[in-house]
Amino acid sequence: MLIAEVSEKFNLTPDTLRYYERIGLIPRVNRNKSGIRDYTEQDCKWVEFIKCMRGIGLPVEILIEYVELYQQGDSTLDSRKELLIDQRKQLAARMEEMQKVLVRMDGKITRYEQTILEKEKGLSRAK
Amino acid sequence: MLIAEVSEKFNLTPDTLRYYERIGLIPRVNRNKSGIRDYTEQDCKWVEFIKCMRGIGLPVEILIEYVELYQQGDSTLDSRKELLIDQRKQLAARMEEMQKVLVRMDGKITRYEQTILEKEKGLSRAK
DNA sequence: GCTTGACTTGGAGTTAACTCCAAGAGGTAG
DNA sequence: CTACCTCTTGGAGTTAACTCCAAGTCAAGC
Repeated sequence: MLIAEVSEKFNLTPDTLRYYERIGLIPRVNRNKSGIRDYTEQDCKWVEFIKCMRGIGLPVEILIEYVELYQQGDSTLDSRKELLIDQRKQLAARMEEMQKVLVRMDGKITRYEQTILEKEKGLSRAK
Repeated sequence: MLIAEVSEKFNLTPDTLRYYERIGLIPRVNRNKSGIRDYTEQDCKWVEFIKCMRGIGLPVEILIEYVELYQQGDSTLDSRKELLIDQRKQLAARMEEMQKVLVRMDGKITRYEQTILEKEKGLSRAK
């Protein structure tokens, strides 16, 4: 699969795909005889995984670490598991924070609605 | 309240507090006769609100807009409500996305645990 | 009256994560 | 064979959100 297709498929620019590879956010992609990237099924899975994790704000630095561990093989299974557990925990914490803010916003919105209603009432009475 | 105390209270550096004020992320804080910031209770509430909203990643740009609307008075009640509703919606969407990733991570972690267990079994049998 | 320390301002520097660009090469259409 | 298109690389530029800095002011202590 050529870079343009992968770009299309995952809605990431070719520049971003090359950048991800450059910094080790995805393993190196093989080139054909004329030096052009040819993404395997595996490569695409990595791209999808990384896009998904970046999408929720997981930092590039952590993901690079994960890819590095992966490339070192089975000896890093434990570290990779720990890394995931740690990130899962942080994710859950962020979600809790967001949940609180969501509730707070709901309260604020309700209060705005009331204030606006009262304004209108005041106006119609004054008519 | 002096900037140092506000900084302490909300765990934001004085530089960040000044920056927030400069860009209009919080309304202008009054200065005493010698030009030094003196935060009122109201100012502190703004700081807390902004810190909370920034904490979950609400962009500075949007918050500036909110503050601007606020400063224009009651005529912007509707716009402020709409802004909040819009941000609330986006927040909920982000949380859904995160929820999916959380589940995905859990699956990955479980699979790592299984793989590791199997490795161990294999080893002990080989002993 | 001079030093010290916390504050002021405007402006420059930093970091993360892209995003763009210039120079060059390979394959294909005319 | 030449033009054109898409790819390559290394490196420079951009954006958001701070974070740091230099030069100056002012009140308090000695």
